[in-house]
Amino acid sequence: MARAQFDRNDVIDKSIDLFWENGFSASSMKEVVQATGLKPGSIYLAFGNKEGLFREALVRYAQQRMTQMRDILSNAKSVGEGICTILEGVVEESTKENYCSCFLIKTRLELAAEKNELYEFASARLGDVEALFESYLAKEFNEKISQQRATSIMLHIFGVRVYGYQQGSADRMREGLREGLPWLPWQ
Amino acid sequence: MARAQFDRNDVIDKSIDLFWENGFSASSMKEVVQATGLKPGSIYLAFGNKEGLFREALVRYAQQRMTQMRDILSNAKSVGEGICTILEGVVEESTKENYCSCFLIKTRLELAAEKNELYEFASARLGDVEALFESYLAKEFNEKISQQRATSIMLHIFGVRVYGYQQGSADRMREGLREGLPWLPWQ
DNA sequence: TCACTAATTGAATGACTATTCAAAATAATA
DNA sequence: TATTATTTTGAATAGTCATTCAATTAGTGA
Repeated sequence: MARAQFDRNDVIDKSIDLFWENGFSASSMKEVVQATGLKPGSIYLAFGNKEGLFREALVRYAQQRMTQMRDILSNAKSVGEGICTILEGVVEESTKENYCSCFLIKTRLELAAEKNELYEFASARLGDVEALFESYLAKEFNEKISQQRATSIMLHIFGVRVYGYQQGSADRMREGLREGLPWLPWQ
Repeated sequence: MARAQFDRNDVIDKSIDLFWENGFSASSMKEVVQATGLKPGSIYLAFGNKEGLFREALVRYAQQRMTQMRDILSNAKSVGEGICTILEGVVEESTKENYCSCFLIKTRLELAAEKNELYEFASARLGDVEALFESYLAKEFNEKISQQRATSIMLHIFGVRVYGYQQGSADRMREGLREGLPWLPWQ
């Protein structure tokens, strides 16, 4: 019996790039074929349909981001410093050439009208991020404060993900973050 | 010479609803025909093409929102109270049944990859909102503080526009806003 | 080497897309 | 009322969409 000729994760990574940049509706299967090098039949055998491939792209993106944030928080000298590192990373990302905000946020906004599985998944993973912050903050603050500050961080991250499209806004955002999150150990 | 049989603003309002909810790509001209009651030929004569109609929808949405915010700020007892009213309005909106975030933000995120005229327009109008806050804050604070706080407000508004999809999150967001914008005269 | 199973191929499918246009209808002007 | 300019109509257009599938190729186990 023959085995798949392609590297599944490699195909998903290329799909992440395409879907993240253009969204679900504006990405055509023809573009997926071009981006991955696979023929339509192979894609459909491996992933079912466009939604199936998009789902796997979302899953992988979320896993990678979550792992990255967990690593930063667990290796940081303090909870506050870990959060600062993450926030600076989000600002830093926005300065890159082909800045695309966050794949989960874009999916939430694009597919909210359908309220389909993809929207629900993206929303759930964004909820996981807030829960991660809250659990780390709970090491230093009481439950009420931890919850409030986790929400405040999420508002700021979402804010930066939208604000960041503005060119040359990185320093402005850094100041905005210091203004809104003064309890963090900045630099 | 015959005059247009339809109310242009009425058609644009119905187009706002459709485009705001589903975005540019996921809204078909067939849906526009159904939503407005116009025949394809009439739409194309009046607006040129899909992009032309979308542009007019964006323009009208931005005008309405800008007027609303200007009114609130000019009628408020203080700058801070005006800003609080606006922020509470944004939170309140997110509790509505068919919550759709903000048409300008959704357009910025959906069309950033193309960097076309629609994206540029939406981004410029979001910039206008920040400038409006900054000009009002300048009545009470120095230039530096006014700029920082205007940016901080924008980060929070963008945050709420994304966070608000989460059901039952209004009170959580209100607390997050008080946490991140403690210098405002909350209620 | 052979038989079996799974993966690849890529043209074909039918549905949907934005847009057009000649003909008909309409309303303002002369 | 007749003329003229404008708008409406809706079927038609050409292109793109996601998806399928019979034929071909290729890897695996006996």
